Amino acid sequence: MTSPTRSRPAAPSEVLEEQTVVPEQSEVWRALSDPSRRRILDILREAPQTTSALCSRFEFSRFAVMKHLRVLEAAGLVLVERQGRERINHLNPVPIQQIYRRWIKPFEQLPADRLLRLKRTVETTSRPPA
Amino acid sequence: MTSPTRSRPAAPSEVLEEQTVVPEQSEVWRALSDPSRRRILDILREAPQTTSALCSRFEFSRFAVMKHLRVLEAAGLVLVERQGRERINHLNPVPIQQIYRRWIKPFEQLPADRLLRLKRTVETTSRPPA
DNA sequence: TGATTATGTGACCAAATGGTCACATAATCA
DNA sequence: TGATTATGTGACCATTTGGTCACATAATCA
Repeated sequence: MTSPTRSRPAAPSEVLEEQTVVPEQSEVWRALSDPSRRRILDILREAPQTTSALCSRFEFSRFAVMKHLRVLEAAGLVLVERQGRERINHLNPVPIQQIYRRWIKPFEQLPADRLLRLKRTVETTSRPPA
Repeated sequence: MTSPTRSRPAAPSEVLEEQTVVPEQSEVWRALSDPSRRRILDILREAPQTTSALCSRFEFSRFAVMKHLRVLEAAGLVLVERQGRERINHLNPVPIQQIYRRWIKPFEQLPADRLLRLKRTVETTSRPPA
């Protein structure tokens, strides 16, 4: 085994911060990184769906959808309710909110002046040396 | 595939507001899906860094860092300022804010009662059938 | 009961991804 | 000028990933 990078044991020194965070936020990121999975979440946002109902809205196979669902479930983004032989997939927005707290919010608090300076310098520098 | 996305002409257009869709929000998601890249962004949030300064904070090679930077740049998450032979990498929070508007915010507006129902049913169903 | 339908599991494959290296270019300093 | 340092490019490789399929199990319906 030679991929210690994926399961980095901690790296807490850097990643730490205002954490508190989820067991593995990486899973949430990974789940969200795929367009099909984001589409699934969008559909699930309208209303919960059985797996096959979900499949009917995709062009690829049911198995692909199931795989995506498993990833989403592992990330906690989809909660599964069993009803007889049916599997009803619900959207769970909580992990996304955690992402927000850990990531989006801090970035919104970036001092505005730094951003402005940045924008200026970038514009200046990206101008062709004429 | 020859990634035409890379040579985005301007950037100021995106730095603007939440306007008209990002070129490809997929790129932002992909960029954010990797732990190393998120770490880079975290570092950049403290202060802009030259590439080599950035490298010194990672265990893997400079080339890997550069690749990550390129992905981040393509997603608009990192803006590059040239200063002599140095390349100073700045964090650009705008794409993350767009992600927020497109994704997090709508999910926060999910009707609370649906969530509650969901939670109840999940708890009920996941209980062993006694 | 048997047929049908909904979901789950395992093997498999092509493409993308994260990492490596060697080499090239360009700016700075003595 | 030459040496050093910062960054860029291309080839390469192992692993992961998104997709396929065949087959298995379980619940519903006639």
